[in-house]
Order: sequence, then structure tokens, then C-alpha cells
Amino acid sequence: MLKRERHAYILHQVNLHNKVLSSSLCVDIQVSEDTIRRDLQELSDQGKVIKVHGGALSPSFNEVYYSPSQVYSRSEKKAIAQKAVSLIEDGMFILTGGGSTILELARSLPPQLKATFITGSIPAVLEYMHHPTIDVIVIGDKISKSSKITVGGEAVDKIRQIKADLCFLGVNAIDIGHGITDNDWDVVQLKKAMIESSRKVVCLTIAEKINTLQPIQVCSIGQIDTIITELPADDPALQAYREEGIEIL
Amino acid sequence: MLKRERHAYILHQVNLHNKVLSSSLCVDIQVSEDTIRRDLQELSDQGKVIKVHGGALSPSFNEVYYSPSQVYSRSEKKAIAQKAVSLIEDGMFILTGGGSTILELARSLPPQLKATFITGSIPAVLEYMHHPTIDVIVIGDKISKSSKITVGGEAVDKIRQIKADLCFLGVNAIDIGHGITDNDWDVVQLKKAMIESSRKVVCLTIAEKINTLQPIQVCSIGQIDTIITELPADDPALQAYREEGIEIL
DNA sequence: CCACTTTTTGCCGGAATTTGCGGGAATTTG
DNA sequence: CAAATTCCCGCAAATTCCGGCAAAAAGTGG
Repeated sequence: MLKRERHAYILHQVNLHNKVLSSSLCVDIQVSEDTIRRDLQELSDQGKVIKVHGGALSPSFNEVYYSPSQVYSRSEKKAIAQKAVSLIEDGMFILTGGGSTILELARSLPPQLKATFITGSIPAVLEYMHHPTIDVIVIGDKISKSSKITVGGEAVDKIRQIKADLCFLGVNAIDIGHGITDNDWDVVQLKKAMIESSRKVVCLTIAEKINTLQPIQVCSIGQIDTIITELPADDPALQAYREEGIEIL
Repeated sequence: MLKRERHAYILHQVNLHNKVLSSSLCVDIQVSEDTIRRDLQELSDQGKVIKVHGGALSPSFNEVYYSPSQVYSRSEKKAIAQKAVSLIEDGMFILTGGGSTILELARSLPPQLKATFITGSIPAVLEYMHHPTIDVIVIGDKISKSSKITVGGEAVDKIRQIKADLCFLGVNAIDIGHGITDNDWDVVQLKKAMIESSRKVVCLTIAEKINTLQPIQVCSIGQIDTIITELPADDPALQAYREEGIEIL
């Protein structure tokens, strides 16, 4: 990986997460810590980041502390994203929806990963586009402004023509009896198609949404292969899902 | 392989992958590294790529700090956008490409306008999404990272199925003899399809690009209905185009 | 067809950049 | 305070860059 690429990647990470650790960067980018240190030194000299012992911070981090609730939910989603990343292997075709958890996943992709991401979510496309090596395929159709994803028959048809290795689904509500449910008709049509077009369906959700309901069903529990939450895999809240034979991460 | 061919190949690679390595290029094209280095130097001098130690990066890669105020000759583009807006009427279906001029147009749309915009450009989609009343249709396909638009056969097919009222084309080079020309093969395919699928073709270009050339032809002068520049409509620089029967705004 | 110019290309040697490594200092943490 | 981690400095190896040079290729004009 070229020096400038590393710099761009580091800057991107700093701007997204407000901090980076030298130790995690050097395993992400696969170079020695010295190289990372030199990169951070240069970026620091240019005023692009603030170097601290062990890593670097965003320059805009000065005094601005974001609200505790935001920090809290974000770290949860980050934990989920980390687990999700471990399922991805080079060369995979991966369908994803939108949603903030998916965006966090997009931001956590290791920079040397070579995979193809397929989505109709414009914010997700933006994140994927920043990645140096992954390919992005956009599902086209009419934009739903509220959810910022493409919805409609064309989009559903396109997804049906695909057979992906993985499907990451950000989930609004999940319940042992009713499966995944949601509240937007068009979005549900898309999610259904995505589930049918994937070999493996992975649900990402914060624990807060477990055992909640929405009006429209996306799929039953039986169609889910894996659930990822910020909780440890053996948490009792997930016991019922484990008993259904679903893998918990 | 001819020099021009190499340049086109290199540009294509850069547009697809956002970077090229001198070392991999010289085995791909089967020439010495020195030749590659000279090629990259020339392309860098033309601003087509950014040369770095070990290869080159896409110029858009550097635009991490993409802020509208830093767009090249923005005031001219704003003037162009104002004129272009006057062509749009309620209920129209409008095909647009990407490019900074198109983005300026998207920002200049009057808030009560009710029209349908169709594009494969992700930045353009973002702008259109902010608008309260217009509908946005996204052309799906694989993302070309540097141009940030979807390119490929699917996208071309989709466009062919459409018959739009208007097509706004951001233009890289226009010449009375060679028509509109560009330097990215995939982007040219899209533009060609857009032109064929529109009742009226409108070119947006800053005066600087008039009478310039790029390697690949998009269309001849005869296929253009209207040209919009920041110059007054009767400027002598546009006389030749007026004589071809093209409307000048 | 032949001389002549221009462009392009490959090669060479020295300079510059980048990167990893080791040793010792500095900082953090418990 | 002591252990662990991180930082800093210098060095060496590998890679890449650059300018100049000559051969090959392509274009030119008689």
C-alpha cells in the first residue's frame, strides 16, 4: 500500500472515529508500527491530526465532547461492526442495506480487504467508495428520501438476479415469534429480496431492539443464520435465539 | 502498444481502482519502468493523475476535503447552472451525468420544482436527495471510484429503456470538428446512451474547455441541441457553434 | 528509395525515498 | 517502583526516481 494511500486511509479513519490507535492501524494496513508512527508524525506536522501517545486524534476533537448517549450507542455499533467484519473473506459478494449499524460496518472494513459490496443505500455507497480496494455495485431505482435507499420493482428484480455469499441486515425490530419486522413497506420488499438472494443472512442489531415489534414482517426467525449484537455470545437475552439454532456472535 | 493507448489504459485503471503501481503497469503493458514513469509524469503534468512514489493516484483521491467553495472556477459554473435551470419545467424527466457543473445545477434548482432526475452520479444523487419535491432515480451498476458514477452494461441498458425530455451533460472537451470528447471509456459509453435517450441534449461547459480535445468521442456537434457557457450568448468564441444551428445560452 | 529530423524507448549510474529493525529513552499503567 | 508499552534515533536494505545517452522507430522531404 502506497504512502499516500495510507495517509488518506488514516485521515479517513480519524475523521470518522475521532481517534486511531497505532497498534490497530499497523495490523489493519499490515506495516510495521514504525511506519505508522512516521505517517502519524507527518500528518501531525501538516496539522491533519493530533498525535498522542499510542495513536492520534482528530484535530476537531479539541474541546468538543459529543453527548454521552451518542458515544454510548456508537461504541455498541462499533462492537457489532467489529464482529461482523470477521465474517468477511476476500472475494466475497456481500449484500447490505442501509442504517447506522451498516454504516459503522462500512467504516470498519480493513483496508486490504478485496470484496464486492452490493447495496441500494446511498450513504452506504459513499462509505464503500472511500475504501481503497473493494468494488461497489449500486442497486438502481427510485430513491426513497426518508430511508435514502433505492426502492421499487427494478431494485427487487436486480437483487433477485444476484446470488451473494453474505447479507448484512440492519434490523429495526426482532422477536422470537415474529422474526424481523419493520415499518416501511418498500424497504421490507427489498430486505426480503436480499434475504432470498444470499447464502447466509446475518442480522446486526443493538440489544435494545431484541424482542421488539414493528407492523410488517421481513422474515421469520428460521431464515436467519447469524445474529450479531454488542452483547457477549452467551448472554441470556439471546438464549431463545440460540435454541432456534441461530449462530450468535 | 502506442503511447496514447498506454495513457488511455493507465487512466482507465486509475479511474477503476483509484491507484496504479508502476511495477504492475510495466508487466501489464510489457514496457520498461522508465517508460511508465514518463507516462505517469506526462499524465501528472496534465493533471490527470497524481504521481506518488511507486505509482499514481486518482486526482479525486485527494479531494477528501471536498468542499463546494474549492471547486475550480465555481462562479462560472454557478452562472451556467442558473441558465440551465431556466430550461427545466415541471413534470420533466431529466437525465444528468456527474461533474462539478452538474452539482452546481443540482444546488440551484428552485425549491418548488417538481421534476424527475435520473442519474448514476452518487454526488448528484446526494444533492437531488436534499431537494424537497423532486424525484430521484438512480442508475445502478458498478461504481467507478474516481468519477463516482455507476458504469457498465447494466447502466447503459437501463438508460436505453428511458426516454427523457432533457439531458444535461457536463463536458470535458468540445470542439467544432470532433464534437464532445472525453478520456474515460466507460463514462463515454454512458454519455452516449444518455444522448440517445433524450429528446433534447444540453451541454454545460466553461468557456475554457471550448475547442479542446480528449482521446474518445462522445458525440458529434450535430447531436447537440444547446450549449450553455458562462459567456454571453453572442460571444464570438461561440460563433462557429451558432452557425451549426446550435442554440446558445 | 534514401538521408535527415523527431520521437520514443531502454539502459545505466548515482541520488533520493521508503521501510523495517535494533537499542535505548520516555511514557503509561498497575 | 517495575513492567509493559510506546517513542525516538540511526542504520541498512530495498525500491524508486532522475538525468543523460544511445539505439530503435516513426515521420519528412527530396
